[in-house]
Amino acid sequence: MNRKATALDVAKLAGVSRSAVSLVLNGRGDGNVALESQQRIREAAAALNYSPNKIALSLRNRQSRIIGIVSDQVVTSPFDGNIIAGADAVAREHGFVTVVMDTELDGSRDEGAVETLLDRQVDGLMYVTVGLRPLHVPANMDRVPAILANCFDDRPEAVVPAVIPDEVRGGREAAEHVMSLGHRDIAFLAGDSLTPAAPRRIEGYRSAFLHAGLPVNEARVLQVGWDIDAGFHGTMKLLDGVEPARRPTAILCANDRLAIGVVLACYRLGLSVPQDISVMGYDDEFRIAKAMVPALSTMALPLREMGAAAMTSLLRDVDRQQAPDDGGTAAPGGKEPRSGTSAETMVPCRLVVRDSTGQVPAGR
Amino acid sequence: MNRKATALDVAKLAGVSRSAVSLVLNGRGDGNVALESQQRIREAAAALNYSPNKIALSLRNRQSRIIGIVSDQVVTSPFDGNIIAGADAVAREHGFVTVVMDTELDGSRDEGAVETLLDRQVDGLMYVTVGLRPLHVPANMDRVPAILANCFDDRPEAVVPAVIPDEVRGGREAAEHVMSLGHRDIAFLAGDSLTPAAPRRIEGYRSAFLHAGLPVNEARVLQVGWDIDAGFHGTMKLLDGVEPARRPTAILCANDRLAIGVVLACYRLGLSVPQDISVMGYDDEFRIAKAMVPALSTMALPLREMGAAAMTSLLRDVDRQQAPDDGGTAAPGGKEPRSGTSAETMVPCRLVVRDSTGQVPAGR
DNA sequence: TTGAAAGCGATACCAG
DNA sequence: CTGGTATCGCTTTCAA
Repeated sequence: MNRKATALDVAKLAGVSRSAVSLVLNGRGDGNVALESQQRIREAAAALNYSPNKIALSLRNRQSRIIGIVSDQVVTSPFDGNIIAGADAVAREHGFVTVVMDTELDGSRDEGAVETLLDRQVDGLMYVTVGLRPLHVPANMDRVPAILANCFDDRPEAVVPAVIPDEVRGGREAAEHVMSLGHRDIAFLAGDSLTPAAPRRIEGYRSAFLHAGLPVNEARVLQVGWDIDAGFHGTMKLLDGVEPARRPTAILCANDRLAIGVVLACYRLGLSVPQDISVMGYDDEFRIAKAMVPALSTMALPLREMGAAAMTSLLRDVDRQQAPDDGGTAAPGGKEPRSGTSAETMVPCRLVVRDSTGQVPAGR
Repeated sequence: MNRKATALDVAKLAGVSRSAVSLVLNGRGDGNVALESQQRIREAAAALNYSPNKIALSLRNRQSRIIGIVSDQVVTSPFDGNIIAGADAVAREHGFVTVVMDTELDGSRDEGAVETLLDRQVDGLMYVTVGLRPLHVPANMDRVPAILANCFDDRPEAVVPAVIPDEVRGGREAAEHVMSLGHRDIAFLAGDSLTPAAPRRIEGYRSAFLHAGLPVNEARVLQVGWDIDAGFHGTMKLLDGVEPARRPTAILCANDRLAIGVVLACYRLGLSVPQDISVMGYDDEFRIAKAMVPALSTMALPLREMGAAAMTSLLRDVDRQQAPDDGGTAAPGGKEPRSGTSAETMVPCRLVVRDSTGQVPAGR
């Protein structure tokens, strides 16, 4: 429990000066410090279990190698934690550490979180949300390099770059998957329109019909909510007391929990999945989609990839800002702050086919 | 994007020395600095939007006001995030910030995480796990005040204190709940014995029978796993093709996902919940238990409370260590390092009654 | 009442 | 090749 060894301790033990210690331990010893001294220094460092005090380093280098992450409720809720995991993995690879502040959906805490993080001299800032949504970027967030993950700058000029999933394409590919199994009467249970995720997935669903030259039956799109019970009751509305020939043959859901409700309702009505009706989830929620009975076909959100992509891009900006301008600055065209990259990076979702989708029943 | 203002900037603007700024801004101005100067200093600070550089503070005070949290997979998985949320809330109240490192279940990364955190000069360390389990405490973790949440020191001497849920009592109260509804033939679907959570819950289940003066039917305890499909197949084994009078009337599950599987199986068999059979979950998983059809009766894990309790205790130790010994040290009895507290703090679970449990069917 | 100076731990420059 | 010294931003003595 005794205090850690400092460079001075090492120097004393090795009988040299602090500077020598610094040089040797940073690989700049050769040609500067006598080999014999180097040896002694290394031994002393090992003996004392020396490692430099990162706080002192931060002060001196004016960079903390800390990335601040503000989350709206990623920590508290069971969702989207993999965005942070992906981001953190990349940060760690680069010798950065992340500190996460969760506002638990209290928007008034945004600025405070950013302020706290800035006081801690973070080198960069990331904002992560549960579910795709527009973000009112907190003040001062742009004082250091910043990026958004799973949300996007709500200002028309979109100052802060963002990494988001390609929900439109996800919705479309989900629909195309069941179409490829022969389904034509396909319902969509779709969360709500409070966040852009559901509307975008619906847009993809519509575009699948358009591309297939099929009409879209708007009555098949139900914005019911996001939870199990919503899926259950939505399905009851779609199927209960409806003659078989007029039932949809497939139900697409805006997330996996809705799909649980759908299957629950099907079983209650004595229907089999996927023999009588095909069901698809969305998200590929850990320990849910794969473990369902039947295992859910779903559209996996690329959470880890999003986090990793966001952090990669952020660290590039951090480097760029800290390195004094070199080389290419004389390029014609001038100032471009973000080197021509679009402000929004789209990451594709991934179709996962399991057991809840099957061929359309004969005669439909 | 320009660098933040320093105390020197404030001093210059106010026409005083750095020391005066420091004094005033830390409330020690009265009696040391002229009121007029104080006013000017405060104005200057506000004008420059000054706030002290925490890194410099940390270096000077030899304390970072950072608590390091090592998690085995709390960040990555959808579970138990509320432990961290609870811990973080308490930390924030006390002006601390937490930095979380997730090892993603790779035990070999434990020591590295602790090392990294220690290099960052954290004032304290917490280890958080998904699901109760014994922990092989990483080396060096005891170089600063430390605590475990949802896990416990696997060494017989139990050096590091821990905060864990009272699983035995939880299991017992779950069983007592359905007993109070008249059930006597109660099955338990129980995860596995790889972690102590399921065995302890089973132990509670048994003790409920003992206290009620009823025999325990060991054939009713099935260690099937933790996921939806395990619940489904376990239930099938219990109910499918079994004559009604020989079926259990209630099924207790070691978590809420198992309960989903149970209900799924019941529906498939044409059984109603809770009319034909009562089902109970465990955990009160967010967006699952409450949203199920029917809404699940369950035993809520006190995650937030555990995190908060662990952090409260940890910060007390941090304070104690940093404050030089004052007053009471002369108390008789001497050294006691942990002021007599037991190393393991148990937090009770909370019974949540919803719609999946009901009176035992007539005649059973 | 105020300002000057010392140190927290590490690095990098620059004389020696 | 080496060791002294300034610096990062802040607090806290200590003299004036």
